[in-house]
Amino acid sequence: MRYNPQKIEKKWQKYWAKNNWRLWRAKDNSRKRKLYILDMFPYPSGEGLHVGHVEGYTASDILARYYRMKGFNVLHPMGWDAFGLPAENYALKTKKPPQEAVRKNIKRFRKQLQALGFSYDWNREINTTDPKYYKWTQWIFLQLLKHNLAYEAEIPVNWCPSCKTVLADEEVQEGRCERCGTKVERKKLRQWVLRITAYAERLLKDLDLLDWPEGIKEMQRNWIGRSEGVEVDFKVEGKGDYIRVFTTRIDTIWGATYLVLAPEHPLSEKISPSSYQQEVKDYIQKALQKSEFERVSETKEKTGVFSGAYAINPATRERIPIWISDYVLMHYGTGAVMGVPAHDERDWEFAQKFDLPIVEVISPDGKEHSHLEKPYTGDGILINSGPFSRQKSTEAREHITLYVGGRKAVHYKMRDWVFSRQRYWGEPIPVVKCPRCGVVPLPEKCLPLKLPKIKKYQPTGKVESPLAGVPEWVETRCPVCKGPARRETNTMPQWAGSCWYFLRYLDPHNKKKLVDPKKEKYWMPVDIYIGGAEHAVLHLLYARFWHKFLYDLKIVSTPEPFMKLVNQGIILGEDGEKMSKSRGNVVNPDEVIKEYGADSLRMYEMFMGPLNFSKSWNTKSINGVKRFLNKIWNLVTTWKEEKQGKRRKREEEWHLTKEAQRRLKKTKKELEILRHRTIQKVTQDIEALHFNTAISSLMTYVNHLADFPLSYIDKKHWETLILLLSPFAPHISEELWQNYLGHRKSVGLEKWPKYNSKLTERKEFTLIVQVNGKIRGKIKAKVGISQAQAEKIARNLKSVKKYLKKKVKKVIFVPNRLINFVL
RNA sequence: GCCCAGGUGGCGGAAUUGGCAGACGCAACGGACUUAAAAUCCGUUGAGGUUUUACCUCGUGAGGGUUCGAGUCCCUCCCUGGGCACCA
Repeated sequence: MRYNPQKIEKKWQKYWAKNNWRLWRAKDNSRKRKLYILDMFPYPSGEGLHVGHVEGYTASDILARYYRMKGFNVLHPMGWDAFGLPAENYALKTKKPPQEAVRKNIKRFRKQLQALGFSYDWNREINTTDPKYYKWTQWIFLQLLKHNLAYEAEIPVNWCPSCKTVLADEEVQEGRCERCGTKVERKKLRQWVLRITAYAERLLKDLDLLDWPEGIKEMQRNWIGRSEGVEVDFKVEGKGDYIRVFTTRIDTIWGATYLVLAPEHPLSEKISPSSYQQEVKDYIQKALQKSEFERVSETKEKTGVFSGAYAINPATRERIPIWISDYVLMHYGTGAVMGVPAHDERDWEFAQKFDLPIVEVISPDGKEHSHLEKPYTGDGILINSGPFSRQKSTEAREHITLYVGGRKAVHYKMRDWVFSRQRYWGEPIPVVKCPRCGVVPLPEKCLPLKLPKIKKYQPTGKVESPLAGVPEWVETRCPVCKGPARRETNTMPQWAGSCWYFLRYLDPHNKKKLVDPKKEKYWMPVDIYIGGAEHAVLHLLYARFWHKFLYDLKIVSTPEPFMKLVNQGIILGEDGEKMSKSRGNVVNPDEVIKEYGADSLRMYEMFMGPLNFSKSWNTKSINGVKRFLNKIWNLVTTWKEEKQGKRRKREEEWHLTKEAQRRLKKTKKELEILRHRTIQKVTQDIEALHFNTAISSLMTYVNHLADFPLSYIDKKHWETLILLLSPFAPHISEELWQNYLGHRKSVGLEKWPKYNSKLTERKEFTLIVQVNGKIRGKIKAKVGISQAQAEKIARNLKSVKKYLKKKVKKVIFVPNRLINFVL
């Protein structure tokens, strides 16, 4: 029979689905060691599964199957992150409820995942849009509210005019909406905000506990943006006001020749003498209208206005002008900076433009320079700095801080998380606004607060969600005073449900608790988390934040949710470009499965290269792995037929000489050694996530097996091969294991093969003979050969002798590797 | 501009600790089988050279360095991908 992947794959998928995937079920009470292997759950879009999903999900499936065979109790679940704009936009277009699209898409995704033979524990499937699930998302929000980590505030926010909703800072990229690419506008709005900054320090510090790609950790560090410096007050001349500035370079304060306030700074409008007020007012007005991105990019050139007021530099005691400029940001530091043009690029630019004095106070060589070409931003020797002149800038900082009356301070770039969205398809925020009692959280027993079915999904554009147009839902009673009140109509952002979903898998049907503490303690943390790098600062930062909050509430027992993170690389189209519909280079996994089979698709994506590389699709290369599976199929099925006598043994056609027989006996032993080495290599490679080289060594093994007449190959070779192959290509493995090698159990229930390290150890090696570092000969030698012995045989080598006429100055001997004669 | 990752045959990639560069696969070429095609199998395949069963020279983005020996370590530079970007 020929290898027919379509037929056998369907057959075994049915077999695995029997009894609700009992084979893959994770046990909550087990004495076995646990392993939680998690995929980033997909957003079930209308386009269906992408080959990029297949890559990460195959990798985690290989690990899950491998570790089960190794005797671990493996939790490997799957679910759906189904709130979000695409479903809502679909509803807008079709005028059908998003629930319907979501149901349809989930069904398709589930079918596709099952067609790939992924060994998920489907009994634990979750869906973030299920009220039974989002009840707990809302519950966590209430806890955040209770602990003063959620608040409403009138703040400048990013507004996407196309999506008609506000966006978090993390969702804005280069001034554009991450989702639709529209330029983000700046609006001052009353919004729900989560106090993620309260966790800034811990989010930063605990990165050290994690086995994550260094790049991702670095991105989070940069996003949090901790910087240590000094806060110091400048007295406003002639008034009682003080302006507090934040600086990381207090050592440059003698060079501070002016101050700058952000336009939003409370003193900006207050300090000007009347003759300056109109100009200042105009400038502030204009600055406030610009989006943050416009402030930076559209006007490359610095702008600003002199306030007319002066402050006293606490170091020099001189009066310096106070300016107002939008290059100073209100939300960072104190919203005011001291301008040190000689030692800061931005201040330099500003001083050049407005002709402000430039005073050099740090010198790399200790000398004063009459003319500066550009600012010097490094450390050096203080000059023109009163009592601190001649000191090293790095050493004087502490004393200068005391001298000017400043104190140490830490600031972060990260801001609080704008959490409300003006859209329908999200978790309703479970609060009520009562004219008498103010903002009143819903009592927990009223959860879930379900989304009502509505007719109009059209965003109002009035900074309101479409929910505002459903009076029967909005109008309610205040839980406290029972008087008439209105529900909050904003919903939560897409990220809310994914902040904690990995906890719900542990106890998906629990009606009383988010998760049973016993189960939580057993399963957490996630041991391996696989997904794309695009979530480096969004999902992964938000989830860490919520997890730390739940840790403080003692709902979870680990400070961090994901111990090891692995990013799969992007799979590019055949043309080396990002896959996109408009380019027409999208590879559809359904079609690949139809033509090559799921096993070939899985194998190919793993064989393409290291998991974390980005790589281009190549349809021709998938033939290679298909051929490999086909070869295994032919070898095992033919071997079986020969054993059953259905086919004439091929070795009868071989007239073996005595010499050939002897050689065969020797090679049989070598084959056994190869078997053990292959087990060793595949085992080590899977654990290191080097799936491409694991497959290579399987290929090498098969190539060697194929060199012999089948009757000379013991069954154990086929068994080992199939066991090693089964995590990668489970369908063909199951078929060969049960139907051709005669086993009753699923191959997934077998034990992973062991290797004998006595056999994998090398007894012989190739001794490299070098003269002056160049290879001049190779000799087979026994492991452990002494230098004297090695030297003796090496010197006798013909190809070496001719180089050794000159005197040998030195001999370098690396045991079991090489010998090098230096002339 | 700053930070991170990477640069190895025609292509994807492999190479313990600094010790045989190019495993494995794709593509290509030659051959077997076949009426033919597909499938399968065998062989060749980094570049150049010589006195061609063999040997020599060059070769891991560029240049320099350390070393008996460098794809691997150090310095300078170039290129590609990703992230951040007036954060004081």
